[in-house]
Amino acid sequence: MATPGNSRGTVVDQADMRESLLETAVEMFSEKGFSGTSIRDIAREHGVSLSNIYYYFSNKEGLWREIMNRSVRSLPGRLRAAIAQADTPRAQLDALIREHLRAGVEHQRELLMLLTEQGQLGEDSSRETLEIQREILEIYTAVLEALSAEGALHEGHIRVAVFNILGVVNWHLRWYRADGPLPADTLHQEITNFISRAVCRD
Amino acid sequence: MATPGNSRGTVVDQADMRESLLETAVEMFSEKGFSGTSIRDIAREHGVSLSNIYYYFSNKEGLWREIMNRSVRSLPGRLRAAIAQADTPRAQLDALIREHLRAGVEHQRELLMLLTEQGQLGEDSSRETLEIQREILEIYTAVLEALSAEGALHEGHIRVAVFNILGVVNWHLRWYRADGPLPADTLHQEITNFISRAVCRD
DNA sequence: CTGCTTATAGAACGAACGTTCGAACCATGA
DNA sequence: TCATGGTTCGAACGTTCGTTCTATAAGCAG
Repeated sequence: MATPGNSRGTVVDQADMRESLLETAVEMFSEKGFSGTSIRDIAREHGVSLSNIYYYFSNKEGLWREIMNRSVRSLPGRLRAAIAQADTPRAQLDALIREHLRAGVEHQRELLMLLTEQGQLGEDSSRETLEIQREILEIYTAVLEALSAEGALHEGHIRVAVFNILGVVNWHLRWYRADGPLPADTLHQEITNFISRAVCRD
Repeated sequence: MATPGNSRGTVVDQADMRESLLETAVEMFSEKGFSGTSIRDIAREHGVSLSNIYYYFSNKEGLWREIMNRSVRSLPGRLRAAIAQADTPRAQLDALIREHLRAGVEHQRELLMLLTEQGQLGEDSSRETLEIQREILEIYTAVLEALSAEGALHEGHIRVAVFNILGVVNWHLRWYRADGPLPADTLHQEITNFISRAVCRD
């Protein structure tokens, strides 16, 4: 039996190929959507044969799910961890938004995919992405309820405020260009200020 | 030569068929996207034959464009008209947002289609929808610049504020259900308040 | 060199796609 | 009554889709 694991060159190459294929797939999925991107498109863009993609991934939906699992799946946990570091509800909201924005810097296209998906996937994958979005919604709701409990919120439905915040945060994934003139730190500060003024009394 | 125009029944039926086909198409396009919706899907959902759709519309993209042309195309004009009715920049922003939200009540799914489209259409249609979004962006920018000129704005880039506002307004198209428990008027008031607090000094 | 495993490519499959065509229906006017 | 023309449908076209199969090149073990 051959020992492919010992031959480092092969293993690294395989991992690199997987990684770069995922990168190309993310780019195209986030721009054209799931059903707007064909596996042939990804193969052509990556300069590799169509069938070669099936050597690395089970199928088209498996490719999508792998992207989701390695960068979006962990988002709710990241957000909860960020909240846990803060003590006051006011600081929690700030930490929550900042962590969400930071995640957008690392995985802008992947988070866009999460929002792009509109019932184009199979039932399992669709349920999974909806579950993640629901988790995020609950995280924001909990923080805003804590703020509301100490009277720090403006009047109105918490649910509406949560969706408005998510609108601002998610929308920036669509228009912000990391290679543009606006530094991410500046943008994050302005978005945080925008949301704070909108929801918090002071 | 038959005079189909005189026989009112036929004409009304034809118009009705067109209308109801457009309705079905809007519903499916806005939920599954352009390439995620097949003409066969629309035909099946509407209980009509596939080829019959081609009797009323030139092709799939023509169907999409007709929907855009009859309800989204006029949006920039609507927004400009609403602004023209107000005299102060502060009142203009209020009128602008309210008109935008009102348009969302009438054409929620159609406006969603405008945001859903991601390079899945042909070049002409794609350029058209981008042009509409650019117009809307400019309208908001002009109003915010007027506000900024009289020092009524919080510090920060106007461009960022515009995108944040559009994020809130556009996002509500995705989550709001007109048949839910939250009245549209209440929602509109809360969204308007949210944005006002976020951008306006007072 | 000879086998064996891994990685890649090309050909092909059945299904679904957008689109077209021709025949059939059906209401109307003469 | 019959002919006419608007409306509908089923069948079929060629293309593209996701996926599978088979063959081949390359690297290592004996």
